[in-house]
Amino acid sequence: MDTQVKYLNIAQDLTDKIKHDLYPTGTLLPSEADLTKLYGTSRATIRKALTELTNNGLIQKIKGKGSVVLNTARFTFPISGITTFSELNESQQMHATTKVLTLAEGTLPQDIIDQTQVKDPRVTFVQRLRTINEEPIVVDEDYILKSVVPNIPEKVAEHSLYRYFEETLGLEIAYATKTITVEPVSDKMCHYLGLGANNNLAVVVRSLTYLNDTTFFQYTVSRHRPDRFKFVDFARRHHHGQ
Amino acid sequence: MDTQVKYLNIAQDLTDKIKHDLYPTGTLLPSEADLTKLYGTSRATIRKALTELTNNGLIQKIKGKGSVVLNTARFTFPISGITTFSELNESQQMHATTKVLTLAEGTLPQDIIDQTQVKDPRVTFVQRLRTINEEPIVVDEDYILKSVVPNIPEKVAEHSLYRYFEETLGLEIAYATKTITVEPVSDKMCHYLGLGANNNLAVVVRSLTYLNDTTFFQYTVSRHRPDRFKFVDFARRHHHGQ
DNA sequence: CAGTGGTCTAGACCACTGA
DNA sequence: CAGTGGTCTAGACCACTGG
Repeated sequence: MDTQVKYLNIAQDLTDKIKHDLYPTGTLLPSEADLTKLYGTSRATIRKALTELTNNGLIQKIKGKGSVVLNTARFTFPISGITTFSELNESQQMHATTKVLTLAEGTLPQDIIDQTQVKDPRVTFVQRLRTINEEPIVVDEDYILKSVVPNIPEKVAEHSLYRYFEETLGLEIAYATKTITVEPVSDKMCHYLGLGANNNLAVVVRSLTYLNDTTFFQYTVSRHRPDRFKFVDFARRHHHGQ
Repeated sequence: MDTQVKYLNIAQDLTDKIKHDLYPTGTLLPSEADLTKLYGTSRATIRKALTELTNNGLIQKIKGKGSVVLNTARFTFPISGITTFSELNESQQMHATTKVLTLAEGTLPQDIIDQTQVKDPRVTFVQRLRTINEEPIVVDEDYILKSVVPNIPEKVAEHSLYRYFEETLGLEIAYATKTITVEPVSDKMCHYLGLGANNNLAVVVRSLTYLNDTTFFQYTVSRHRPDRFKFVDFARRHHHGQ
């Protein structure tokens, strides 16, 4: 039934209770000692659950006091991490569409081959235009290694690549490196994104995505309409001195 | 001398060894059992150290195998988190300058007062132009609550605000929420950033920064030259189902 | 002072990888 | 199969907050 992992269940339960205002913003969660009694676990397990909430920006722990519930209402949003357009679309309620512009075979761009040292550069290339409320928002270009995903049905490209990777193929996506820059784009891209002639700048997000076993498998270039782009981040400061 | 905290010392030691190629990219770290012997600690402590490296994108753990050292050479860069211009300047080697454009008293913008529910909106306002190699890169506008930092010397504004906050005042900066957008900016701002007439777009990073005790204390608006802006992120995917 | 979170230990059992 | 990381327990001592 549940995730079989206590600390994740506890984290989920606490998260739900915060979202439903059972633990309101600004109040303290029950102490770790109380939580161990409430959930019938050891303190280490409770602490692992609380670490999850901390990483997700839901609480701030204060030594000697307790765990303060943060104002999370403002971030109904992704909070960094790896989240995809389809997932975003479902968590928010948007009239979103995906139009497949290109679905073809190809090879990885040379600079990415160099960077990743990949042996077999054959990829499936997917180019998709995303719209929200009839308005063009972003053009995604995905290069997916054929050595990992031999084949991508058109139907999948129209919906969620990640759902296909994770649920159908059982791939375990672990991490990604992203860069965000602002760059001029081609006339064709301007046309897709509905950009005027005097403004050919788009926000370009490039991602290299890796599986649990550290194999690289996907390179993505997303070009966003600058006036519709918003990136929300929650960051913690690290104080390991010097 | 050191941080008094074993797991951070171990994390730092392992990080250094990775950076110096004692544990080369693609190889496995010693097993957790071996590391407990090496460092003379319990496994829990070793695991906490390894969690640090994982969060920093230095290793990927694989169940049944070990901890793979990731190719970190590509990110000599901030890797998200809260890092400031001065810190960046020192970690990289750049010819950077800071010019204070404005240093004055004022109040927090109304929308931020609403968002943060702050009681006393009096702030010190600092506007600074940052250049690298004589080239204007970003204009930072900081609103710092007087209830937390009563006074900011001009000398401080010319260098590092954060160093003053943390080292001189002993403030503990805990976390921040950031948004990144692209927006048209004023003529004056274009002039500061050296933007041409046909391009008035800048990358705008807005941050709300909080202390350990969850008090909000700083609002920052940074406007970057779009052609010099680069944001690098390392993100892990969370799979807590649904 | 009692209560809190931060760190650490020494065990245990499990699921997974690879030979 | 032996070795790995993932989870969990039941203790312990500490530094910090607040009354």
